[in-house]
Amino acid sequence: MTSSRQAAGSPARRVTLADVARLAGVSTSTVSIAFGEGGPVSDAMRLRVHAAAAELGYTGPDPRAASLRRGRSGLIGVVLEERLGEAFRDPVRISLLDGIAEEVGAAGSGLALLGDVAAGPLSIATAPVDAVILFGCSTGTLDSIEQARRRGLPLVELEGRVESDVFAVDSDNRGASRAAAQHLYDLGHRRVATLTLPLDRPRVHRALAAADPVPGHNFVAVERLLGVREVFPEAHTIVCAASLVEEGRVAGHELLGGADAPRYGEGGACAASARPTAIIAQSDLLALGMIRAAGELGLRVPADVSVIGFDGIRLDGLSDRDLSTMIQPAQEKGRAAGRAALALVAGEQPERLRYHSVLHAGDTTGPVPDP
Amino acid sequence: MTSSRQAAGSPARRVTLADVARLAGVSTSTVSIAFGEGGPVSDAMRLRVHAAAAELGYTGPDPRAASLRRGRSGLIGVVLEERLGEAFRDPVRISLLDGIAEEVGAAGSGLALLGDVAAGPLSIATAPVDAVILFGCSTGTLDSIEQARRRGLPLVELEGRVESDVFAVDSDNRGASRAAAQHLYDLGHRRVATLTLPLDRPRVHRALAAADPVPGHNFVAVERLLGVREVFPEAHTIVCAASLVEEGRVAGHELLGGADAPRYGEGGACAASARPTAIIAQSDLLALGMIRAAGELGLRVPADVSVIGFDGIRLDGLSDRDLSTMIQPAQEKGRAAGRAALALVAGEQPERLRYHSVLHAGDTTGPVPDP
DNA sequence: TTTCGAATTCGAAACGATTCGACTAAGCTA
DNA sequence: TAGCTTAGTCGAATCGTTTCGAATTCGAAA
Repeated sequence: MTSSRQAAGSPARRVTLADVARLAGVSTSTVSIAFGEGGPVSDAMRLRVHAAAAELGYTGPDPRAASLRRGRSGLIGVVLEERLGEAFRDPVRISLLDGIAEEVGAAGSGLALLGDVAAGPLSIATAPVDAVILFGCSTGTLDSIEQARRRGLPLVELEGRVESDVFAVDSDNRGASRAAAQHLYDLGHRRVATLTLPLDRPRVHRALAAADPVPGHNFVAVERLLGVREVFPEAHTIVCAASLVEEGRVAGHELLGGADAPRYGEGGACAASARPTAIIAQSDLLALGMIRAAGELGLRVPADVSVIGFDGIRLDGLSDRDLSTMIQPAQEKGRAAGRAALALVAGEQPERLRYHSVLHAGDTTGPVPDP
Repeated sequence: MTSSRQAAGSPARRVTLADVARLAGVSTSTVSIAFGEGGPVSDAMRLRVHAAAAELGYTGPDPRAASLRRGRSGLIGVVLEERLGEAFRDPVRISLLDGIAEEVGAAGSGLALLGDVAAGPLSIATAPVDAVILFGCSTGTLDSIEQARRRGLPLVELEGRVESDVFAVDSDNRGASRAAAQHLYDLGHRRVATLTLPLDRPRVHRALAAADPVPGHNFVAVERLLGVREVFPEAHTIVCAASLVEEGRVAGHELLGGADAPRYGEGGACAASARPTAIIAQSDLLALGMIRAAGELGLRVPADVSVIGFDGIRLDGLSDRDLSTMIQPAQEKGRAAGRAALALVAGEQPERLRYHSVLHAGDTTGPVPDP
């Protein structure tokens, strides 16, 4: 019902800045300036130009042409290595992204979602982006780094490998994890198990012997595991296939339900002497699943078993418990990454940033139960 | 530790296709073709060109220049009107986006996250995108539509207003909602309440009298509410402020806890005669919150109260119940929107698509309890 | 009236690729 | 061997802006 221009047949060449200039009787440079922010133009001229533009239905410079000329597209690429539906299931990822978007948006740029290098034809190699932010916590980041390097794209790595020479924003994952473990140690716990984020591709749920060297490209998960082992070298480890409540729940049944627990959900914890008295989960979602499992097995948290998570993300639907966890400033980290990307585009050289997580002792951890 | 070109001081003009052509001793057109997919070039030539490119460190055509010349950027804009952190908290949104990304990615294009028109400087008005997909289920879509129109950008509306003349992919929300209501009616329920998604900005949690006209720009929420009223004109309505478990839980306490329930979480449902025997929630998250609330109040689902949701999204952490709900093909809808956007870019004129949701009768709805 | 600046406006050269018709050289047929 | 087809390759013309130094205008100071 609203106006609809160019309805009928003509191929209708797009209106360009030059057309506007012609109609207004000025040069293209003037029109260009008139459409910019703070160029040297008289108000009268600006008005005239905009009038002409309105008459022709010109809505402003073509972003494609502008980005060629400027050498910038105003887009920051964000590399997701999983499919969207998976990547966005992780609340930490969302917070990071939210922080990035906030900072990048405020600067007048936008976000482009990029796939794995191998994935779609639109990847780091071919996307019109000015810089790239990638999540080092995912496996197989190295190709992406290499690609960005080749193209000369500024690169920011979120949660990257410590030894990386790429500009990075990360956390002291090992230290934070150690702190979580220490918290439990101080409460008297000695028999502790830990749940990790996926360590490697393919992502499978499996146990890891305490003696096993830590495998995996997921640097975050590896560091956190190492942190735990610094306090509890013998900690029994279950590698989860994803950061999901359900994964934590399954692991919970494995750890708390006893070796012979035939099927989950039928209650009946294993003997107290064989059971860990505390669990360190590498994410709040995993911790939540663990708490659910404990409940299903008739165990009280923290009376029978303590559970501590990691992230400190406010989880919708977890209103009843105050989860003990390591709170990390995810959104702030995202913002920092965004700022860094913009700075790199502007030619500055920001310095590597490292954030720290703080222990939040909630009501899901408590003293070790009497034997 | 890896190779690092152009380390030292020179401004180092970027290598262009022309440089490669010069070194290889061929024309730029040939180089361009050699870097394309299936152009007419001999294998020998392609090899020669790529060798020259490698020697110069040329990694392929500059996307910015290519998109100017081609008139396409290979990016599809997705308009999010909330901040990312909020938008991505909704699993349906994520599924839709996932579907879009799948289809768009497969075609070699990418996704650009765009803000509200008013929001950042990078909006529909200035982003280098070939088409725009917007979520009509959010309020204030009209500006975005107008902007896209002005720029002549192809536009796809997901869950748009039915009377819209924009190409749209949507659901029969009213019909599906009616079906959910009918399901409860058939089970004998007559005293029914309903929880809606946010109807309008600002988003506030509030009750809505049955007689009230339905306000709001959120077309999806409005339609679903109208569907319920077709079966239960008297249904008590609570407008939720977001699609969150917590919102559903609060509403649950309001509806089931009795008017005088002083504080939530202290148990004690109101008299059975005053309480609705069934609740229709406009999302699974809300339904889940409602079930939690019922549990906290000592009510059994569905023995004391039936709950049906909407969406049919697999929710992590809801392993114990089989939620009754209207399953909508969210991801498929996303894919359809993606395909439509691509088709529009290609100059085709796809036809409006409407999907249907199917009732899943799980174990959270049952016959009305004896009075 | 002439001169000097400040304030604008103009011209023209990039930016880096794609594309299309024209042109060249083989490969075949008669 | 002349004529015709086909596969490759080349030139040149855009694509629509931005930008930068040069040119112009206008008012005020001398």
